[in-house]
This record gives sequence, structure tokens and C-alpha cells, in this order.
Amino acid sequence: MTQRNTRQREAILGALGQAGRPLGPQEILVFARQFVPRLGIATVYRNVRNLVESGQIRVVLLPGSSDRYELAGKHHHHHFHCRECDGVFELDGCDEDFSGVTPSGFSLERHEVTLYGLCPVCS
Amino acid sequence: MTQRNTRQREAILGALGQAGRPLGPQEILVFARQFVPRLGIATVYRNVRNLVESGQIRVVLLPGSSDRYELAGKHHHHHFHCRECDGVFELDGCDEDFSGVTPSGFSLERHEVTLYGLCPVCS
DNA sequence: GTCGTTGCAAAGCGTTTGCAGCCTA
DNA sequence: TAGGCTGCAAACGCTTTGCAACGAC
Repeated sequence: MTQRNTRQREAILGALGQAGRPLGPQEILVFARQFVPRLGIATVYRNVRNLVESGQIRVVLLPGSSDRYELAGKHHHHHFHCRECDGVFELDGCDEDFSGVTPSGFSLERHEVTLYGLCPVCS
Repeated sequence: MTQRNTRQREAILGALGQAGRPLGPQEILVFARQFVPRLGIATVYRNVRNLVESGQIRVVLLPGSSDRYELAGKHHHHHFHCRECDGVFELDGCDEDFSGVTPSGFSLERHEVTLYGLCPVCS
């Protein structure tokens, strides 16, 4: 019933903290294997789901790309997605207001903004 | 070499025109089978790719959801994604400028904005 | 000791590819 | 008639699930 602390779960949280940017399951696996070499991909998927449900990490939804994950507790922000290396980078807080473009009848609850282009390394 | 006109391709374009909203591959298959009953899903995928490359249809990228497609030739716009019925609706043109939130070193090429909430029917 | 967790392998599922026959130009 | 296009089935890549052993509490 209760969530237990395992080396694997610590390694996954450590990977996300160390990376400092949203990671996909495969990226998490590579990072976290520094701490737990025999870590399996299924364990990554299972822990990621549990950590999202328990609110410790957050899902980063990207248009046209699979989900990434980042540590929870950050301010509202969006991401920059590099079309060359597929890396995702955090942007500073968002101050946009989209209530003006919401047609009448629709009830706006949240929004996602993703910028595309080249990151500094790929430029 | 040259793209040929087939019943299947016409059926797919017809489906997108008839629907009036972005459709996924499976949705396209259902709509287009009204015109070509034995249409296969592989043909949908192949034609969708060709039509995107030839500029006749456009990919609609949605965070956390698989790609949809719409007829090309529309003005730059974004979409509203209903969390209840999963329907996607077109919004009026976008006049946002995100160059201000792009960190130095990054080269901004395009952006995606998706609004979430409830559509008029689900409200 | 209990039972949540793990690694491995198999199963799922949406998308792509190989192939022989079909059909457009 | 050439060669792009089609339907079918197999292959693929990513994610989930089944299972027996493991280990946190």
C-alpha cells in the first residue's frame, strides 16, 4: 500500500535532479544507471507513473513528441524543444493570457505553449 | 515519381473536408471508408505522409495526444482541446510573439499553443 | 514475515515496411 | 506498359503486464 524507498526510485529522482531538464523514460534509464547499473526500463516506467501520481514529479506534455518528466514544485512555465537534438529546455515563467482568444461558450482551464527551433549547442 | 490521383487519396481528403475538424489516422479510416470500404490503415498512413509532404494537409500536433491532420491553406492558428470529449477545435488566428521569452542562444522557429478546458457541448 | 518492488521476457498497441498484384497516366 | 499505389500481413519501437525472486519496513 505505502510507497517504499528503493535505490531505483532514488536513482530516478536523482537523474531528474541532475539533468535539470525534462527527461523521457529512455533518458532517465541512461542517467539513473549511473547509480543502479542493472536498472530495467519497466522499473523506470512503473516508478515514473507512481511518482506522478504521488505528485513528486510532473508530466511534460509536448506536441508531436512523447512525454517527458521533471521534478515537481516548480513555477508555471513552458518549454523549448530543439528540432535537432530533440532536447527539451525549461523557459522562464509564463505571463501570457489566452482568455482573449477563447471563443465564447468554451471554458478555458489551462494552456500549453511550446517553442521550437535550435538550442545553443545545435545552432 | 509523380503523385497520382486515386480513389483512396480522394476519400481521405474528402474525409478531412467533411469532418471540418482535425482527425487522427483511425478517424480518417472510418470517415473515408464511406467512400472506399476496403481502405486499409496502411494506405491512410502512407497517404497522410504524402499529403503532408506535398503540402495538401497539415499536421496538428497536440501535447499528450497523437497527431491529427487538417486540410492545408488555413491561416496560422491554434487549437482548443476539450478534456471531456477529446475533440479538437480551431481557434482564431494567433498574434502572440514569443521572441521575448526565448533565452539567448536559442533560435526560435515556430511555436505551438494549445488551450484546454471544456467545449460548449461539454460545459 | 509481509507485500511492495524489481528484472526479465512476453504481450500489447499504434505505426511502418515488404511484397505481389492493381491501376493511373 | 511503367511504375506509383493498394491491401494484407509481418515487422518495429515503445509501453505495459505476468511472474518468480528480492528487499524495505
